[in-house]
Amino acid sequence: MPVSKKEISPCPIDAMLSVIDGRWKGTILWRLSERPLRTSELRRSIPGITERMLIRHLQELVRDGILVRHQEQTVPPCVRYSISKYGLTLVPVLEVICAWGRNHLKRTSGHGREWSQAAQPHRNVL
Amino acid sequence: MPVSKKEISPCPIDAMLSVIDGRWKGTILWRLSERPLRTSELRRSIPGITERMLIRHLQELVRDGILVRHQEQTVPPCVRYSISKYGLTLVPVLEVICAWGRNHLKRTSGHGREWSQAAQPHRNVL
DNA sequence: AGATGTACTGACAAATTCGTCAGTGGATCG
DNA sequence: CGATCCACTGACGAATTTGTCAGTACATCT
Repeated sequence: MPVSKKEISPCPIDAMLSVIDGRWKGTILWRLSERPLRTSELRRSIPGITERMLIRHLQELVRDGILVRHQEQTVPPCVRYSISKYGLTLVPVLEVICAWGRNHLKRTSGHGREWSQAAQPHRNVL
Repeated sequence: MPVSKKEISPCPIDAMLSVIDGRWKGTILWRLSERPLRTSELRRSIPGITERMLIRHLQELVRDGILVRHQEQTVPPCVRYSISKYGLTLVPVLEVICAWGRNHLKRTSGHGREWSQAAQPHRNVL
């Protein structure tokens, strides 16, 4: 009886969620689905994320085969991340999730609207 | 900069994930997508879940409008949960997630196969 | 009479994730 | 020379989620 989603589980849903699950992973994938970015570019493009979390998530996504890490051996180092071929198969799934989520947000607002209008900080449009 | 996915976020992906996110929510929805079940039936059908977690997740799913709680006023009490009309819109999303996850599991196995064959404990086929 | 089942709550501990802080080594900028 | 940027690591505490344990009220089963 696993405690964490991170443990291997035979359940496909858990398997999928364990890949995107992480406070900033969705946002990271969103950013990279537009174009490859350097670590620091990513960090600056995601308000609120810390370098620590960014790197931890990047490493997990690389480990899972979703991202590819290109490193040019220079000084200072220049590392660029991009979505792998395999990672691309994830994009349509994210779109479905996003579509449902957008609808859910509409449904939920009406009460508790704190941000509904204020331009969304990140990962806003599909 | 929220720490939890549970906080309201303007991001549709986060919004969606906050609904399914929870150690056992996927499994619960899977079970209920077949037919309505009583609390205790659910518990018995999900090996490893504790009553506490089951009830916590059920309450969240009801709060989010995904499940409906039918109570027959008898002694002992008989409570039945079913997927709401709104919750049904979630099913196709779960199917997409599940399809990707199943493929991901295949891709990942070959190494670390502890369970690959052993009939999956829950939420096995779609 | 005692055990068991039902649906649930509350308090609390364990596990896991997330965030903060400091530090690396070399180059470039002022 | 000191500051800054780069990509990244390690240690550690805080927040969040999950699990454990006990207890409720009534009824049926043994």
